[in-house]
Amino acid sequence: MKVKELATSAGVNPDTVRFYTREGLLKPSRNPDNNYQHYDAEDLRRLRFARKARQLGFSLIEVRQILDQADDHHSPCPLVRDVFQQRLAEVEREINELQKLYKRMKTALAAWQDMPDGTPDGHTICRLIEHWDDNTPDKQVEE
Amino acid sequence: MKVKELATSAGVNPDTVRFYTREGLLKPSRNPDNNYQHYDAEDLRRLRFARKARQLGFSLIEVRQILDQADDHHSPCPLVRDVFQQRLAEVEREINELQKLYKRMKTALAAWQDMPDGTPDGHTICRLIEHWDDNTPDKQVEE
DNA sequence: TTTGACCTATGAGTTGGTCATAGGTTTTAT
DNA sequence: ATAAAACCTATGACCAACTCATAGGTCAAA
Repeated sequence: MKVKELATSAGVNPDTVRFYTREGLLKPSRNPDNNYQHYDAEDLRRLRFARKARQLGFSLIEVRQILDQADDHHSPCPLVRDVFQQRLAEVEREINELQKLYKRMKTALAAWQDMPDGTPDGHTICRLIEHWDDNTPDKQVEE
Repeated sequence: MKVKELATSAGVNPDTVRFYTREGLLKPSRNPDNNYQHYDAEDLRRLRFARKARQLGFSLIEVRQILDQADDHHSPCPLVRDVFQQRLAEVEREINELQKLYKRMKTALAAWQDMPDGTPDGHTICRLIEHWDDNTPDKQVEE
């Protein structure tokens, strides 16, 4: 298979295939005649694996580690389980962060309902933002 | 004020102050003696404004637009309200995405409970991932 | 006077691709 | 046979919002 064939088989951009190849996730051989990359069924399996792993939250570096372990005939599953736990916790944190942001935004929006649009006067840029209380003090004064 | 003073007053990294200055959000004057940047109370106000806006989800580009409008003696508040609505919707989408990911991950984890850690056999890298059903087909076969 | 803390400008690194460039090859159509 | 379309190559820039590293200049205190 050439780049585009592999890409369409996995539903990705051909540039992604080239990128993954550069990054060492795919290991095609070369056609010496024209210097084209030649991908086989194994590469397709690796690419599909990589895409699924990405959807599950694995980073490219982690995916490469997993693939490398498998190449060394070690079961990557313990690594997969381990990284996965961490990623799950991280996703939980991200959701919490975003929900906090969402609440901050909603609160701000409600407070803005009855606020007029002031004109900048040299002291204030936009009260909507400046008079919004963020609960994240710049600094503790003591201790 | 010099860079570090301004930075500590606003609770940010001095490099962030330099970065915001390069990006045109802050407009310090120069000390001709030593070529140092000189920030005043207005810059502190702008910097605090920028940080609050960032916390509310505004991008740096949007913050700069808002500041520029204020510099032109136009009220930036309508722009603020407008961008804010879009950002709110975007944050909602992001939360939904992450929650979908979270559910996918939880489902996968549950399914993995009773699965053994296989060794790569040339057909399979790690069943944990490969046998996970993601509901996002590569391609529709028809239509 | 020397040390340390500060300042300058610039460029690289982060993440996961995507897009642009400039050129070589292969396939398809005329 | 030839020309255009479609593909391939490698490389580097670009996205966001910083942070950090480098190399060198300035300034305050001991």
